[in-house]
Amino acid sequence: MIFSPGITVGGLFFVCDTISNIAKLRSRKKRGVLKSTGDNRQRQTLFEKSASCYDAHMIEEKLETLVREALSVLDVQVNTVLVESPAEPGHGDYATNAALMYAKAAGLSPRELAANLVNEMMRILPEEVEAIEVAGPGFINFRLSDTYFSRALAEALNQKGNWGHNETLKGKKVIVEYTDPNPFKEFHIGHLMSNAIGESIARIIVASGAETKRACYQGDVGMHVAKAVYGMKQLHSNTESIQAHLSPVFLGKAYAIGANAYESNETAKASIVEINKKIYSREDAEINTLYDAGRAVSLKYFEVIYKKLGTAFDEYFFESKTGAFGKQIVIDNPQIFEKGEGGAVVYRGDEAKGLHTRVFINAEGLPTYEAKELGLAKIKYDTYPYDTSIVITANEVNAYFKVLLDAMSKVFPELAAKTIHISHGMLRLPTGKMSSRTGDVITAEALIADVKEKAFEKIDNSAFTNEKKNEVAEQVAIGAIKYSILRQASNKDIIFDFDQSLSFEGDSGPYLQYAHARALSVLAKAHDKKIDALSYHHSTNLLHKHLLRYPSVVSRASTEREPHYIATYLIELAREFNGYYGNTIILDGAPDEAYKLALVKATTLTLKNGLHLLGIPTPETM
RNA sequence: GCCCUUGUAGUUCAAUGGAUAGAACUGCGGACUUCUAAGCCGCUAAUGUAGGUUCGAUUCCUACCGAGGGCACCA
Repeated sequence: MIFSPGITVGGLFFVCDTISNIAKLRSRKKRGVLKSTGDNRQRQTLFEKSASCYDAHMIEEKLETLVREALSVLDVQVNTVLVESPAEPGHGDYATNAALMYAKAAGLSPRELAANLVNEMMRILPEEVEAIEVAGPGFINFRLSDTYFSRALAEALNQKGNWGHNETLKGKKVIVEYTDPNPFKEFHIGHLMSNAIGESIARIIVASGAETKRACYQGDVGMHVAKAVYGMKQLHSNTESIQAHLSPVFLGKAYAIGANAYESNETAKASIVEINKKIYSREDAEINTLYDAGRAVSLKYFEVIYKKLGTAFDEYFFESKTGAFGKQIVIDNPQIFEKGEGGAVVYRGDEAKGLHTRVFINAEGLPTYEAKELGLAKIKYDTYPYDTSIVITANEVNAYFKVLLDAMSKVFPELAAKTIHISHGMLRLPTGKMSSRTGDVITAEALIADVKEKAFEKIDNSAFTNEKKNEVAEQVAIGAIKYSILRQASNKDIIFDFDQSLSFEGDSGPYLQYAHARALSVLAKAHDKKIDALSYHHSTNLLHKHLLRYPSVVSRASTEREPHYIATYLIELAREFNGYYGNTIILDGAPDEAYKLALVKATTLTLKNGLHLLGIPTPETM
């Protein structure tokens, strides 16, 4: 059954008049029916934002309030009311399952309750709603008016670079730590995963209005460094010779030698442990020289990669600093940390809570990962007094991080409460886990170069100079790699297969970049033709409707800190656009031309903004 | 052994407790003298097993089976 509210939707677009509707409702509402404390707040929000009814968040809230009020008039006690965009466009623009949820409480069948709710809602229907219908087992579907869609599209174009942003984190200070490569070791594709996810989350948080700092934590001390320094000395006998050969590749080899020796040779192991101590104490001039030179080479090399990836860190933290600091914190809190076997200092995690006992200071008197992290939390806060500190790591450290947070909740309860650990899956090769020790690693640099070469060959644009081709090939390569990481939920492992993961077709980064470039080329061909979202109505245009969902997708990605929602949305949008493009002649001089151009323009804007949130570059031509 | 994560087309991934489980790759077949063919249109194919909760379960719970990770001085 379809109910038509019979409201006129002329050229005028009225500012929300929900206020008066609510006033009417209040007078009708029976005292005490509305138990939910959220309602007053919600109405308050409605008032504040009433200037922009054609905003997606706004209309959702408005419909939710409408359903809630209708339920209360019918004496149904409500907790939550869900209004959502149905996956199937044929089911309307928004839908609610309220009748299904509350049928039992109301003592009616779902369809009966739905019919009653619709009757109630008809009396106070906002003008954005064109029709309401009961469907299926008792869903209530809302259809919005053409005017709403036109206005919303115009507003999107108006917002330009801010289109899709929200203010849910306005005024908050957030620090996001990610990538975290270790000097002296390779920057491999696992770091690429951390970087892609971290950079995207940072950008999504910025888009939610927070003041955001990007942080990188680099392990410039520890056993891995000692192993590398040991290996350096094995490769060349004197310091001068080592310095002459110093490069990231050389360091990678040195690490592999050290790591293997550590496992297979007791003398070497003892010597590595000794080097490790000296790195901390800086008592040995030769080791200091090797260490300083190796560290500098690594850090310089990392900067080149960060730049390629589009990351600019605001803060760098080093284990050489956090270690000493963290160790002191552990020593200062003997009531929390206790002596373990062999002189180590440990934190006894509560087994009932699934926590391990972890070593914070080892038998050599050196701080471990856990103590360093503890120091890091405090140093970060002293550097930048955050409201939230997000740490992004691979999920192999999950168990340690839990222990760490438990210990931190005793030492720095206020910091522990502000810390959020986000872990992602592992990037693994079809042959299994990567290992720097066996040299079975794919470095980020090698991967980017390979993909770039493939992209370079594919470019078939006679207008491009070689330099331009090179630039675009790199953008495409970064897009392909990042998309392959961000397309799926981040807690899952990625089985990294070069051909499978790095497609340029279909569900891929380049597909998105191509759709964007193609849409731009239409606009370029349009010259100074009029672009006007208000000039025409196509209420059934799926591209139009899809475009308007963008802000709620960003919002969800922000709340759940999951970039893949944006990736999935963009691929659907690009597909929708390509289909539209393939079946519609846009520049035909017809009466709806200005409207079609508005759709194209909104597509470029949404793809550009969305790809930015994924950290994927958008070449203008390709 | 214990703990965490995870099982969806042949393959790689989606799916807010909802309505007909959605794409891509692969294969086959189409369209186009027009705006970028990295494109468009069409065809086949899937929820590990067994219970439970619910009006409704890919989604929540339990057990089993498979995969990955972790379980004291690496990070």
